[in-house]
Amino acid sequence: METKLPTFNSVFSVDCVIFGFEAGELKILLIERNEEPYKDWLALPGYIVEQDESIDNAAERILYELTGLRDLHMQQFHTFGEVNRHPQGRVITVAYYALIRINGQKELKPITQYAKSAFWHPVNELPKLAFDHSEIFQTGFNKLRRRLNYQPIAFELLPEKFTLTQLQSLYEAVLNKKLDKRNFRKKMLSYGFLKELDEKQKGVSYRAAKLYKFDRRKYTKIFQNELSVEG
Amino acid sequence: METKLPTFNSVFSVDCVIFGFEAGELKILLIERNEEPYKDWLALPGYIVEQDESIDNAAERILYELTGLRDLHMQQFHTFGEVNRHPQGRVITVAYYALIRINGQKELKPITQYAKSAFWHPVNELPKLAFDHSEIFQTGFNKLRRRLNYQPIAFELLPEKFTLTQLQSLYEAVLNKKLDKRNFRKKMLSYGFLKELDEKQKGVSYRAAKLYKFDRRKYTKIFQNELSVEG
DNA sequence: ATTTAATGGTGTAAATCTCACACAGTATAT
DNA sequence: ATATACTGTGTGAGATTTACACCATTAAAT
Repeated sequence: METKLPTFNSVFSVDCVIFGFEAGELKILLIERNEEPYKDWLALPGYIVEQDESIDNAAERILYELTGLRDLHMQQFHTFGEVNRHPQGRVITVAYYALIRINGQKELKPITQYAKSAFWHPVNELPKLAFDHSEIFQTGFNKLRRRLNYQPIAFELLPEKFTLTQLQSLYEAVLNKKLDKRNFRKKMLSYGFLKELDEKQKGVSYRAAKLYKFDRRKYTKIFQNELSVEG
Repeated sequence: METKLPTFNSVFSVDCVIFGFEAGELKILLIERNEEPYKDWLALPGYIVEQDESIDNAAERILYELTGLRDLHMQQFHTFGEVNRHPQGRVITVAYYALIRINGQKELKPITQYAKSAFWHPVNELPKLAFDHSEIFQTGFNKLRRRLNYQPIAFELLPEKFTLTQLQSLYEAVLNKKLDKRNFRKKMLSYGFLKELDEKQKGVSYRAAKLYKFDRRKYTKIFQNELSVEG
């Protein structure tokens, strides 16, 4: 007894809010659109989901095609479904976010023609974005901020080896407030998932700081209980 | 330069995970389906979003049509987008949840023919549900549990006037563990958003407990900072 | 060689929060 | 009156959070 689903002129898309951290500043990944509507506008990397791919897979594919980045662990955070959010018809969009280290080596380079370019932009002083992308970004940023309070997601944004001061300024950038140096260090070190290295910072004209690494194995061991409730 | 969106045979739906609390048990709202596929199965109240309504509105409408309940504050919590989650085609579904008091007066009564009946079912010992609804339920339940730790959402589930013991057993049901009575009371009262009433419980064959009310005004005042970060 | 500029790195005390734990009081039913 | 069943209350130990200031180290400038 196979009935038919209704056919609407409706599509799903995904949009990606990708955070990076560079030169003491929190940034997100934007593209310059090369397609109507909103041609030449800045936008979050996003596109339409194919009929035969899951939205999770679509998110990975689309990010790759528009920016050249792949293999990030993106997570869905909200779905935007207002009727008129897209001028050409009914499009609901599932928004994903991820945090990555900005790696000067990896070039940002759109694979498709839909984007003219992809680049990092500081989260402060964002220009107006295409569609409702400003709202999507803001929702994602709030999510990130709240999440930082119970998960050490900051490590995804830093280079493999980092100083405690870098870690702290990342926290300060995300939370948008000053933290106390001594308390911050004490707390971070007390978690036990930071590995102190025998190396020091290079190329600074002041006392060089010790470098640390994030020890994912220890982290997982410590937090597996809390994470098992993850939905 | 109006290009056209692609037309897929794809639709969006919403599914609702509605929690209630009754007789010391946490329950969710289920329907008995009256339509293929999964005719006669139990399922979460859910249906297809119309082309000219936002998903938030769709959630309210659909819940009403399938169960007779309206005016709850539902919140989206996850979107499920696997390719084969629906046997008749590509359907992605946005899952919503809400907490309400089960009110014996309000009858559960489907308005449409799509549901044979709607009823409350304890969250423990849930039968297998239609589609991927068991997974959707589980994700929603995890969300509820985590949320309870930082927001007093429990009050939505209780009658207007309640005893501290009722409040505690609700927490215990959601978190699935015993709590200490003295610590629980101390903590709840310390928040300052419980209003002690001059009334007592009636109709019990033991010492009657004091009744309390949740004071939403005070709550909002106390927590406005934290909530303003809400995404 | 000395100074300057910039950041690195460290401890302590008070206040608050968390957690474990047990028993007398009171309303009702018989 | 007495049995039953739940209400309502306090304390101390330990852990966590917060506020707070100065000397150490390095490279560059003089």
